[in-house]
Amino acid sequence: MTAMFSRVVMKLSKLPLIPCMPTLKNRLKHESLFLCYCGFPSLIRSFSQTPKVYQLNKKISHLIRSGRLSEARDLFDSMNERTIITWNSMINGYVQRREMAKACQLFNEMPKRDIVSWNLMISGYISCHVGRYIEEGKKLFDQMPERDFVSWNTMISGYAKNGRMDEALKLFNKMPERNIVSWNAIITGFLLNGNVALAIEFFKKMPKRDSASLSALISGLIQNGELDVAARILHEYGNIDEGKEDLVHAYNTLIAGYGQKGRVEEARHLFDQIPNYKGQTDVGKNKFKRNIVSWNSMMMCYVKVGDIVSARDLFDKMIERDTFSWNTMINGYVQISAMEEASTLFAKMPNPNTFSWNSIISGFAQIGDLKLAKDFFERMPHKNLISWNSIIAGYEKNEDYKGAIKLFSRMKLEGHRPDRHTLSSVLSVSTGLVDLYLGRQVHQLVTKTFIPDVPINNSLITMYSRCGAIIEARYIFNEMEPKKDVISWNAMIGGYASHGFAAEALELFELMKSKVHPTYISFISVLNACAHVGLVEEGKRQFHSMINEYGIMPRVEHFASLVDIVGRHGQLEEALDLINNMPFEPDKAVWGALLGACRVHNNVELAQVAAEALIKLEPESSAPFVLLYNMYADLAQWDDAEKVRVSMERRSIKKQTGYSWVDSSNCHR
DNA sequence: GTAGGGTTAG
Repeated sequence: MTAMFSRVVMKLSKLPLIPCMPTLKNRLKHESLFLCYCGFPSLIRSFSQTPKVYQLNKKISHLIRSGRLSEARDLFDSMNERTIITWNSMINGYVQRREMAKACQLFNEMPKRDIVSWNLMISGYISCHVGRYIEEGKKLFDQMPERDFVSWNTMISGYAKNGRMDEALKLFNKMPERNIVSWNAIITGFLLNGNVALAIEFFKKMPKRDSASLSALISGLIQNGELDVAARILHEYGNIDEGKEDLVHAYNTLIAGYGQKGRVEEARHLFDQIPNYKGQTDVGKNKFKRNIVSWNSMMMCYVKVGDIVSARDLFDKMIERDTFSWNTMINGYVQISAMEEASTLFAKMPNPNTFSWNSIISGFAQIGDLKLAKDFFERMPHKNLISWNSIIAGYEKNEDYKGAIKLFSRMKLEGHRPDRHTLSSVLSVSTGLVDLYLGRQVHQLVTKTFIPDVPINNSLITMYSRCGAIIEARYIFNEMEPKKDVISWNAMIGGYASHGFAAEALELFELMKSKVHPTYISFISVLNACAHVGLVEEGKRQFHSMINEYGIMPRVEHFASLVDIVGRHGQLEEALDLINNMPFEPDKAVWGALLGACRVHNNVELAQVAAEALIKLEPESSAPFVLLYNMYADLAQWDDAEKVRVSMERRSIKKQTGYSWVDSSNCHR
């Protein structure tokens, strides 16, 4: 009874003051209002306010809604007549901004409070999402003279969202009467805490459900990875034929859920089940119809699987589009790199927001057009952290390390705090520059800013080992226990291999095989390690084990290593055999390995073959000429040496200092 | 659209 009555009051309180009652309908309204006044003195006060106060209250709430809190406070202070709603609105303003001290001050100052005042304060404390504040909320809840559904439900959802389901359930069981919102709060709580089974049990047990119950369950199930369960629930409880309930939320959620998993056909099936009404704006009371979110979600599904044609088809068919629709479409083009279409759409789009600008920037960065990326970056009106991260990552990926560093300093100067994405890029910059000093600084910044996750730790390992600080790399690797992925192992083994610690690389590789499945990259490092210390048989064994035991097809890098291994051991004919029989066109690493081996074993004939192949692949490189020249000089074949020098001069190639094939061929990643 | 609770795409 109380529940029904309070619902009536809620409805009526939305009605404006009625100056006269010419119609029967209005008279009924008035009489019901009168009834309510009798039971709820606070409502009499609310409704007996003068039109002036009503207007000013409205103004305050409007100011708060548009984020102009201080203006609202000025207006509040200037009012000489205030109602409870005036106070409550102002308190609400502070509660929204989580300024609980100010809210609390007003709450204490106000001459009379009603249930809403208390509820506002409770919800403020709850939303702070800090453990001790929830207790402040509970204190108020216990103190308040009377409670309604909102009081109970606020408190329940507060506990549920803080993972304290025991307390939430205690209140749920204690409350005199429960409504749909109480049940929804409990179900959401279970889902937040990963208790799928109880969430479903409560959902089935609740006496009455609404579309929010279904939406909450569906989205929670998807967040718990239970996509198929969610689909079954929707099938069972989402009665399309009724058409009264606003099912489109639940449908949209599931469409997006399928999209995340790339199950685009199932998403489309759902999308097609939602009535479209082909552009009719007024389809009566039927709320179950496609809305802009349905279209956007379906588009996202197509974008996700790279089906840009279908996405565009939907985009073109949409009767109205919002910023989200445009961004999804632009992002779709960005993801398949086709940038012309993306920038055309961007130019056509009515109100590009920061998200749109960021998409365009990272798109141009992706295709290596740093100039355009930077252009857009400088022109955009509001740069956020993602904008900075996109442009810095773009510079890093395109190996403009100095540019990346410059942007990073500027970003800090302009008052943006780097996050893990920023620092990951700057870490890669340190690796690219082989700048241990910078790398250490970034490492410190990482430690200060957040707890490093697996990808960041992997970048740290790579940075330290690439900079030669192998002990520090190993330290990070050990600290990661037990959270390592295959990249961590590859980074560490690669670090050992490239610095000649073959024994350590092989030992770690044996350990790796007992924990995770190696990848082709692991084998590049292992072969590399074998090459370094001349482990010929071990190298061959690993090469065959990769193919036969791990089913990994050898790539040109593996062949380059193998050529290096056998060639250095003096088996130059076998090395040449390998090159002639490998299933790829040999690249510069392969010929470089052979040339290096020829130099070691003074095989000038074969060296000539390798050098010629290299010159064909890289006509502007001086390395093969220099190596060949040195070989002839060593053998005192001065005529041949002179020929090489002349030929090099004819091609106007200058000797690059500090460059040698023997070194570079050992530096595979 | 004068104040408070549960749900929806990035």
